[in-house]
Amino acid sequence: MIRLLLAEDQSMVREALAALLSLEDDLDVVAQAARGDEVVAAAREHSVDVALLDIEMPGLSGLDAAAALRGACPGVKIVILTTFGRPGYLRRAMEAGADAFLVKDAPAARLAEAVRRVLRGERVIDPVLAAAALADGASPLTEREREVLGAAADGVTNAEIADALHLSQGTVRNYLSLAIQKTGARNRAEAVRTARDKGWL
Amino acid sequence: MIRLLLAEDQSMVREALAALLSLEDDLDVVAQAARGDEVVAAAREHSVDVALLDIEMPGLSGLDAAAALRGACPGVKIVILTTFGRPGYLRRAMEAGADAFLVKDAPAARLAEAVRRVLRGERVIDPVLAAAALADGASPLTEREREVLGAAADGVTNAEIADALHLSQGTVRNYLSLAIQKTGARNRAEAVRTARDKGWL
DNA sequence: CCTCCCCCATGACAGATGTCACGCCACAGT
DNA sequence: ACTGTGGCGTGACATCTGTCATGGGGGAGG
Repeated sequence: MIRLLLAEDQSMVREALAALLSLEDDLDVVAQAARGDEVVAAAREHSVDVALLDIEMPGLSGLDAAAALRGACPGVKIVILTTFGRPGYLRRAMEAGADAFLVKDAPAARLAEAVRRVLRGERVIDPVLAAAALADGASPLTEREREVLGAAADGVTNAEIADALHLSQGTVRNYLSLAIQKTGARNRAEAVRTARDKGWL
Repeated sequence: MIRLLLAEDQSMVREALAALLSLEDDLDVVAQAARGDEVVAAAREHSVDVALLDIEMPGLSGLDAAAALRGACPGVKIVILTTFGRPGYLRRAMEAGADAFLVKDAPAARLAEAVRRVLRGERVIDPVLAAAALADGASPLTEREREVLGAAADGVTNAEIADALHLSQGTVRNYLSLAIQKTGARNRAEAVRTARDKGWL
């Protein structure tokens, strides 16, 4: 039996996926987690073979959880499962040591298939997404620009960002200006959106 | 046997929920839809008893699909199933004639339970959400304000909004200013966010 | 009829935002 | 030692945004 850990914050989806996977004879969901920061402990306690991780989770994102798990339990295979097929997510998932990357739009049969394939040592990635990730390339933003742009979400004002990051307002404006140029956007809101899409945030 | 229609755009989630529901002896998922505009036809063709509708779907939102279904097949019970427990969603769901409103955060057992209860003529609503929806009340925005605020999402500039809606820039500014006041926000981005949260958009 | 309210518009003004030029410091590479 | 790059800051400037006052037109309701 293949022992699975399932991490996903929405209980209904998590339990539904567990029901789906349990229909397979060779799969057994032995642990569930509703938060990213529960993943490593759960994986250790139940000695799982494969971890299925959602990205959008409270506590710790699935990507960060993947990196932590890769460090703590190198033998565990990691499958990232996400709503959003953003190229940047894929890239960061690979950097975090994931073995497979699936979007929830894909047919359910892919899930069990992916679990079996990663256990055979294969990597499972949507070729279209892989191409997009390579085309976008790495983030052109410096660490500070990324930080400032991230803090600029949802109508936060320059003064608030400056205060939160202990910078001067002018510096915040400069970083935002650079980020806007590098993303090819016309203002902060657009810059935030495209940076998020490309996974630069 | 209770005949179910399941509408949800993410295949993996949809099929997983179908697997979950099939574990119940008295439930039978006889139809699935990946788009909101497929709902009415599917419900008619398979003569379903209960329709489970996700809100975020391409083609037609689950809320609009609910209204259409209520008109076309008045006997079919409607359960709204959504990721976001926004008070405005709940209010609009009730206006569209929904019998139950569930968030995906709730435990999976609630789903089958809700199906059985709506068939007994009951309404199933989270009391906390219901209170929040009543507290928020109806939208204070006029039709034009709603339109302009909706067009202001994601870094679109005043000039572009004016152009798209065939208004002058000053008028757009005025409407946005009113919308910002009414939402209690401090700028357009925040106004868009809170209006969305309250379901005023 | 008169009064609201909504629609649309203009003009003026303060403040926020985006851009640019320029400076300082630290650190890494050549 | 010199140069490049990134972090941090200032000042100046043009533009965009948000607010307010004010106006005309139309429809709904007292």
